[in-house]
Amino acid sequence: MNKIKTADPTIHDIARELEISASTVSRALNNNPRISLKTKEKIKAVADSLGYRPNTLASNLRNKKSNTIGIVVPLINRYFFSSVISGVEDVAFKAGFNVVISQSNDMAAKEISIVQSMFLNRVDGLIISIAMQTCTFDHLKLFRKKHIPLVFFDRAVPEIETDKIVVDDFFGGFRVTQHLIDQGYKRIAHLAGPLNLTTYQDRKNGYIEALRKNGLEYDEKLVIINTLTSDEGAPAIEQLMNLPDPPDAIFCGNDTTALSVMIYLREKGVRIPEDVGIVGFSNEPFSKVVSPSISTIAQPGFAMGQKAAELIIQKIENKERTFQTIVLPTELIVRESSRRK
Amino acid sequence: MNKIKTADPTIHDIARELEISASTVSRALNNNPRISLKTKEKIKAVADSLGYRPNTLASNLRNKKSNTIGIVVPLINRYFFSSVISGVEDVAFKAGFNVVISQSNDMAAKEISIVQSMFLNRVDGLIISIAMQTCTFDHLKLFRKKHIPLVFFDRAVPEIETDKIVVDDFFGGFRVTQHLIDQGYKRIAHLAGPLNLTTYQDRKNGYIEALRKNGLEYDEKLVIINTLTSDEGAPAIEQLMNLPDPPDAIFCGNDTTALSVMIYLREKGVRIPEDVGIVGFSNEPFSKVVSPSISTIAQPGFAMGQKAAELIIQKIENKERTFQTIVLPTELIVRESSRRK
DNA sequence: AATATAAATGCAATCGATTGCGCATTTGCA
DNA sequence: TGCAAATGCGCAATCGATTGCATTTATATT
Repeated sequence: MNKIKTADPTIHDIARELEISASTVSRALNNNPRISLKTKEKIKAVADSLGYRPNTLASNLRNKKSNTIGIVVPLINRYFFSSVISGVEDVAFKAGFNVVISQSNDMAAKEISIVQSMFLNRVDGLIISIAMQTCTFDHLKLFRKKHIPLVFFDRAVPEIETDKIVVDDFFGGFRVTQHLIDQGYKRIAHLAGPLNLTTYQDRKNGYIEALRKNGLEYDEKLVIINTLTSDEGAPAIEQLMNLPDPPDAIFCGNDTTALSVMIYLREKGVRIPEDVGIVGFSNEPFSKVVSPSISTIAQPGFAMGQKAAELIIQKIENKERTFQTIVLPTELIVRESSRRK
Repeated sequence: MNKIKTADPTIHDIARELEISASTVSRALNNNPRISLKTKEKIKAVADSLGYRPNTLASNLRNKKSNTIGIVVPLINRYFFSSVISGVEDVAFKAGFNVVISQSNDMAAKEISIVQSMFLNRVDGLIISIAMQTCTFDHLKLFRKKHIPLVFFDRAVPEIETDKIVVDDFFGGFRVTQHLIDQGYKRIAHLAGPLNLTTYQDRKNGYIEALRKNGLEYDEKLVIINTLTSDEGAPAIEQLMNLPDPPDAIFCGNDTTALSVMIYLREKGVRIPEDVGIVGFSNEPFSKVVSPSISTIAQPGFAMGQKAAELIIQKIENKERTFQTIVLPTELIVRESSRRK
C-alpha cells in the first residue's frame, strides 16, 4: 500500500517522481538557462500534476528576504492614510510583494513596538508616517543602520537621511492664506498641529510668509497649537473668538478641525463664509459634502502610496542607491466656506 | 585578527561563545523548562550583548506556519472596511500576528489572484469580505480543503461552511423601512446592491417584510439594483422619479448612493425630508455632517474586525473547532433626512 | 559505596529551496 | 577519428531554528 501523501509536495517529491535531482527541479522551476527546455517542461508538468506550490518560507530563508513591505500609519481608518495604503498595495502587489500593515494610533510607544516587530520579522523595507507623539527615532535609525530601505511619507523625520515623499506643506499653507487674503479676510487665525512634525511646521511657515508678503501683521495670539482632533476644535475656536480682536478667517490644520470649528460657529449664529472664512487641509471626503462645503488642500494620498512603494522597491532591488525627497504638488480646492467674492 | 561579524548573530554564535550547543540556546530562549535557570540567564545575557534577534523566517519554516493573517477587502479606503482592518490589526498585533493586506477593488479576477497569492505565501488564516463581482468560489474552497482557517466578514458565501461575522442586514433593512413608514412615508423605494451578495439580498428582504407587515404593497418597479457607486445614484433616482407614481422615500443600499440621491433631488428642488425621505446604510462619517444629515444604519466595523481576528486566532491555535456565525447588532441612526415628525 | 533516578545538555536530522562546484555527456571542428 | 568546448545535470552545503532521542552529570536512596 502506498503511503498517502497528505502534506504538500516539495521539489524533492517532484525529483523522486522523475528520478532526477532536486537541484534540477529548483532550477527548472526558476527558469534557469542551465536546464534544457525539454526537462523544464517535464518538470513543470509533474509539478502541476502533483499540485506543487513553492514554499516561500523556505525560499525566503535561503534568500534572506521576506518579500514583504511593512507600512506603518497613525490611523488606518483615516481617509488620507487608507488611500496611501491603497496606493502602496496597488504597486506592491503587482511587483509580487506582500504588504504588512500596522497602526500606531499616533502614539510613540506603539510605533516603537510596531517598528521593532517589523524589524524582527525582517520586512524588506518599511514605509512609515510617524506618530504625532514620536520624538525619539532610534527605532527608525536601526533600519538605516542595517541598510533596510526606509521611506517616509507625509510625516518625515528631518534628521534621518532616507527617501521621503511629502507634499509641499509650506506652499499649501501659503496658498490657503493667500486665498483668504484675496477673499478680503483681514485677520486670519491658524489652528496648527504639533510643531515637532515638519508638516505642521511648514504649513504654519507658509501661513506666516503669506501674511508677511501681503503686509499683514503676524499675531501669535491667532495661532493655536493642538492635536487637531474634533474634540479640540471647539475650545480652540472659542478661545479665538473671545479675543478682544477676534479673527475673521481660520486656516485649520486639517479638515476634521475645520468641521468642528464650523459646527461651533454655526451654533453661535456666525455666518460662513460671510462673517468668518474657513479653510481646512487634506480634502477628506466629507469636506466636499458638508454645507457649507469646506475649502481645503488636496493631498494625493493614493499617488503618494504608489510612489512610496515604487521607491522602496527600487531600493530593495538595488536599482537605485541615492536618496530622494519627492515633493508632490497639492491643490487648493476653493469651496463655499471661504468664497465670498 | 578576528573576523568581523557583519551578519546578524544566530543561536550558533551564541552557542560558540558559551561553548554549549545550539539546541540549548534555542531551548533557553524559548523558556523551555528543560534548561536550568542559570544557563538560561547566561544565554540571554550573551544574546543581548550580541544583539541577537531570532530569525522568524527560519522559525516559521521549521514550524510550518507564517505567523501571518491575511485580510482581503474590496476597497481599503472605504471607511467601513478600513475600520474593520483597524480592528483586525488591533487584535492581531497584540497576539503577535502580522497582518498582510490586499484589496480586490471589487473585482473577482483580482480577488482570485490575491487569495491565491496569500495561499502561496502560506498565511495562517484568511479574513475576507468578497468582491461584488465574485461568483465562483474555488479559490476560497481551497482554504477549507487545506484546513486553513477562513473567516468571512460582512459579505459571506453561504455555500462555504466556515466562521462568519455579519451584521443583521435583514433586520437592518426591516428597521429602516419600518422607520420610514412610521414617519408617514407611503411609497418607499429601494436602491439595492447586487443580489448575489447576501448582505444586499437580506436588506432587500427586510424591506419587503416591513412593507408586508404594514400592509403596504411591494412594487417591483420601486426596486433598482446597481453597484451603489456615486455615479449610479443619479440615474437610478431619476428613473424612480419619472415613474407615473414616484416614491416619497428611498431606502438606499449604502450611504454613498444616499448622498448622490440627495444631491440629485436637492438640485431638482425636492425638499428632504418633507417631500422625500432618505435613509442610507453603513454610517459613513460624512452621513453625519452633510445637510440634511443622512439617517442610516451603523455597522460596527472596528468590532467586526476585532471579532474576526479573535475567531481566526482561535482556529489557528486550535482552541476551537466548531464554526460559528456571529451576527452583530446594527443600530438605526435617525437623522434629518428622514425625520418629519 | 553503589545503584537508581532525575536533571541538564548535546547530537544530528529536519523544515524546503538554493547554489557553487564538479562531473559526465554531447556537440563542434579540424 | 580525436580532442576541446559547450551543455546538462547532480552532490552536498547552506539558510537558522527546532526537536526526538541519546548521553552526560548531578542528586537521591538504600
